[in-house]
Amino acid sequence: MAATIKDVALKANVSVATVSRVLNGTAKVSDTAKAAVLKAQRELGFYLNANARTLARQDSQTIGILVSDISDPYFASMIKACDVTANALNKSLLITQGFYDAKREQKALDNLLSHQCSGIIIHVLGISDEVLSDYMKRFPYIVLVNRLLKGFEDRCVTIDNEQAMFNVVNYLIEQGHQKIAYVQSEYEVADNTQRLSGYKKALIAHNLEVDDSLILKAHPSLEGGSKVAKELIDIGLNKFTAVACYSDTIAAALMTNLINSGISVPDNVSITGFDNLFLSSCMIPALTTVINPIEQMGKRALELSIALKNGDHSFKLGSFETKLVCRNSVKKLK
Amino acid sequence: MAATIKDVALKANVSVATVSRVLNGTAKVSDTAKAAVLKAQRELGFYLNANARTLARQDSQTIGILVSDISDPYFASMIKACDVTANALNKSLLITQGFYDAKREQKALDNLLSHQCSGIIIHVLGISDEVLSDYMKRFPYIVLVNRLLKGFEDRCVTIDNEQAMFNVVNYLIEQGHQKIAYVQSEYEVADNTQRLSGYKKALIAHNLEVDDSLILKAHPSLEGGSKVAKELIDIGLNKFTAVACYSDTIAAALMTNLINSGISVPDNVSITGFDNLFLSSCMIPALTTVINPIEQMGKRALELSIALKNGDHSFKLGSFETKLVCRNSVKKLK
DNA sequence: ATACGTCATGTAAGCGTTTACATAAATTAT
DNA sequence: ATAATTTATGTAAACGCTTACATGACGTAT
Repeated sequence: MAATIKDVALKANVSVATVSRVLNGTAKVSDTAKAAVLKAQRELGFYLNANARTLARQDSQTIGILVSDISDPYFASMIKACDVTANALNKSLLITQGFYDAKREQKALDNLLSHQCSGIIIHVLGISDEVLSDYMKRFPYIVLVNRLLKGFEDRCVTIDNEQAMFNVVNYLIEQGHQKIAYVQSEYEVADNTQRLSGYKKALIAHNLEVDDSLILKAHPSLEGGSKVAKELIDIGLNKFTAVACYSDTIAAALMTNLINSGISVPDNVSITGFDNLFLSSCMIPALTTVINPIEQMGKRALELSIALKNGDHSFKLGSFETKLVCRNSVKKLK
Repeated sequence: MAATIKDVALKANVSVATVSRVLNGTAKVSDTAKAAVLKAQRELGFYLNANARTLARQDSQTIGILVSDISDPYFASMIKACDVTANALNKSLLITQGFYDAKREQKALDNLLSHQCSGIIIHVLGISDEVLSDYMKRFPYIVLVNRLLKGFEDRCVTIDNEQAMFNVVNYLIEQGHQKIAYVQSEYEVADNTQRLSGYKKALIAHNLEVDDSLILKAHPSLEGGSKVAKELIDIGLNKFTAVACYSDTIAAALMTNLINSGISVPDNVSITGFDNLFLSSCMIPALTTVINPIEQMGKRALELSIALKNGDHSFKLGSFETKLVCRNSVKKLK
């Protein structure tokens, strides 16, 4: 249907090799030939077939990305950073979503794998450690984002979730809070577990009791945050003075729901988030949260994956630092 | 490097055709042969090469998408809907970003075009009508989102922007507002122009004067909204009682900045947005805005593009309805 | 027993590129 | 003038798959 390189060659009166050389700039071609080729290309509206090229070159110039949900600003930021980085390397992104479901994640990953990507970056929650380890072993260029998998630490792009949440809760305690609730994500994966652990360690470090009835679960979305607001109200405001949340998304929805129920933030309840999404600075009061260097993580993950795919094992990820941002959603108690 | 279908055939003691048939389920194969193939596949960790398959089948099973910026929730929602729809059709998404820049948009589009996509959906602002028309003509399956291009109306997935904004401003007037400022997007494209026009028409319909000094421009982002907040304060709060905004993103940032400057919303100033992003319902006060059926638009755009690519010209888009959602960011004046 | 259809399987051409190698022309050195 | 080198171009194999067509082994109807 569409024109091929042969059509262009025919029209320009040269061989297909010459056309390829002109269009790729891979070798010197006489000015007359070059002009003829470009003219023919223009007239035919011709584009080199990327699939045929990939087959011949054994290199797709494509980076595969798998995230849970593009519409989550956290992933969107990561993808944006990846795209910018990929673009600079003349590569494009093949993006798929797993929606927190093991089956869909696996299907999406298999799809990516069949595309001969120059790199693959995944964020998966549903797939078990065992299955995931198998993939990581078989495809040594897959890079994992925000999940620490035993045996593959140097292909995991993560932050120190435990320390980050420790800092948050430590800060709350310094502000005079003693009864601090915690809302974790309902997915049982590393970052979630680690943040919870940081929360507990901070309490323990200050000789405060860990009260399991103050530890709740929510889906990491605005809907999840709304639901958990009701649960917290049911628990009773006298049981806690602050709520540390797994994410900004949860925190924002929680805060909105509390305020709309007539509960003042931070006067009645202090709230903290995690990620430093734009959303968090738009809220009133602005959310106290943790800067999560997701753009940088996306960029480095991409670079690492490409290096690994090329057999370069010298590339080191480095570490990614978080930082507590104190804004107005936390009240200092006497 | 990676195993090929030949390796599998060899290992399973069958021909490549049989392997292909088993892996694609395209023809009956004896149980013994099937079992042998699947065993060999597993042992080799084999995936069919998607590029080779595309070349042979002349069908990439891939939908190309070009948006301005993935991290804009508006686009993220659209892409999510596209992914869900594509997934149901066993297709995947090739996503690129144009970042509001004509050059980058064109490069991204050219890239998409070279991938033999089964469909292409684009949202571009930088590319001129002339250049865009040329693309639309040459590739009759490209579908345009949120931009009305003369001569290609039935391949444009849009809403009635003018009417929608008319309704917003009409509502503001009904609530007693007479001096209404407007913040438009800084990009001069159809939806922006149309919304502005709706704003003006609503004023005129009520015999109110259109005051150009109350019409401002902002980048359609949270940063843009923050900037314009300062400009509005400079203009002076006595000059207007309400601000209608091109988008929720702008409106949210504007509202936050005003409130943080000690200006109460809606007591001092009423604000309206557009799109009904999640963000808008998280704000306090919740934003009065317009439901923009972006998910549905993404879905239909994808279906249309695939139909066109298949030469099916009977597919009709239908229309996309907006709806005003009245929340708490608008005050009723006496 | 013969002829016919059915079924599982294999053979090989084709998809649109890239690129190693071959070749012919032009240039330079001797 | 001849040989050696450089340069532009062409030829054809290869990339990994799909699939039309061919083939041979069966089962069934006659």
